[in-house]
Amino acid sequence: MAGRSNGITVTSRVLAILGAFDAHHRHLSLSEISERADLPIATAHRLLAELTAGGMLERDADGTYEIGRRLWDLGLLASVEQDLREVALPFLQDVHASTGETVHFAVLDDDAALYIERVAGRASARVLSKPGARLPLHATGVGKVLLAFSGRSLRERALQSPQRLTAHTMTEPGRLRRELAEVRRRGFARTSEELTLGAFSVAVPVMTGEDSDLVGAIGIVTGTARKDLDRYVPVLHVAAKGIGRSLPPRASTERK
Amino acid sequence: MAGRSNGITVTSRVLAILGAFDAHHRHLSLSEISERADLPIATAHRLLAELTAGGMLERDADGTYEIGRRLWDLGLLASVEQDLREVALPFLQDVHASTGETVHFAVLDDDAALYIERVAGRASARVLSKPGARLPLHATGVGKVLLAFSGRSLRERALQSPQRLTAHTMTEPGRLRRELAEVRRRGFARTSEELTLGAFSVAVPVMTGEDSDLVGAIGIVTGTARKDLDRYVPVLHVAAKGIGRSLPPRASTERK
DNA sequence: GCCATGATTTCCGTTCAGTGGAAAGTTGTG
DNA sequence: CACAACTTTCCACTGAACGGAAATCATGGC
Repeated sequence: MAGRSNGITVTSRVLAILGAFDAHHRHLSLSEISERADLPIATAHRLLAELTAGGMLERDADGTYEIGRRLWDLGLLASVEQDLREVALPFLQDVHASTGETVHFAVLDDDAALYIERVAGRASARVLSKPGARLPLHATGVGKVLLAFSGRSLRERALQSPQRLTAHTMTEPGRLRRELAEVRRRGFARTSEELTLGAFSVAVPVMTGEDSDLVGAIGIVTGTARKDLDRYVPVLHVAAKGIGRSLPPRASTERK
Repeated sequence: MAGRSNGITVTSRVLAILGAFDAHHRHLSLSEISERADLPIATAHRLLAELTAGGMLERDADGTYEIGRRLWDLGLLASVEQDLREVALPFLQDVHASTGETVHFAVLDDDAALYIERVAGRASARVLSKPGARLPLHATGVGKVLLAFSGRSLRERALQSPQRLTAHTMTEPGRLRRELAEVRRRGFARTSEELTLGAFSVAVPVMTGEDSDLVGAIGIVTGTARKDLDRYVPVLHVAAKGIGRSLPPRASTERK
């Protein structure tokens, strides 16, 4: 915050303004934005006017600003993940149809599991994670899978500071290392209330069809669970294979 | 030179660059962007570097640019529609579960039907419209509903130039006007191959719970159809009611 | 290997768009 | 009606953005 030695480009200011918006701040007033983006009010005001004119932001009835449709359109185009969403969704729905449970699809994003699609349970089901959410790798089913089947360097990094989230979270590096080896061996991961009390999950990796590169992971989360969640593993494996086979030729997950 | 009298702000240039990306141009090289955005190469290059640094764009292995994760995140936050998506999705899934058909949810966007959510059929089902797509109002089920239940001014505007899309598209203003009156009367709309040959649909309006403002429309599209699609209408009505009731207090669709 | 072709990156002097303090306008509250 | 909080407009100064041009990098034809 307070003064980096970075460049003060208009672009960076625009970035700062857009960065003021997040899941908990979707409607912001001029002064809030000016505050959060650390910009003089007059400057923020002008940039906001320009962004609004361009459709990046929209003005609500009460004068607050919100993310505009233009950004939504652009977001839909976003990179690889959009292809994945397209491809994976029907398979996730198949899994949901045959199990009735909430199904998630996540990919690796730096050192978090990025949830890119979800097929939720019935209208009443409580939502644990929604698309776009980033959750820790060591405390989620999909996260453990992503860790287990990706490179050693990431894995070791993630084992450094495993944050405790519930009383059941695995936080000792040794314990986690063994857990991941086990996941690799048996081909799927489990969690029991490691992220949220009352939530259990299983997850399997999604690999490309041809060469077997890790693409992401799909998992089932439920609240009423015990270890017979394992019975879902075959269904998940079928879906994962299906997704892998349907992937465009060489759209592997290239990360710098 | 090339003087428009408009503002040549950095923001507008950024807009131009982002505008160079669309569904058919998701990976662009520097020179393509410079071309499409009508900016000098050096300028485009600098702005691209800034946008990339800010995470708005990402650089692919082959040097081309693509929409970055930052934009995707922002897009997910987008305005009213995001609330609608959240609220509607479970109901759409209920409809899908009980019918097995592809379910769509669309809202009015200027003079097009903007599809904001879809629950597709099985993996093999061919996709007619994906989230973010804009389709004509007069040739889709949801579109007819949106037209029928919204203001006269929009309706008359849409009746001006109804584009012919298939041999079955209704293009005579008089015919359409009668069709819309009929839709209003019976409470749902049908289409038969008016947008795409081999595609049939029914759709119903989604109104807010309290006062009855039009929010959007949900519909079912199928390829193997005849008019017994009507049997789905009750299910759709139930879902529409459910969505209406679940809407946040006063999040009606405010458009300028 | 060597030069032609085309794209990308860097450079840098000029200038004009961006800046932001301050003042004016608006809305709401007691 | 005075006061406070927020938004919008104004405008003189200045340094960031601009873009032509040159350097560098990538291909590929012979």
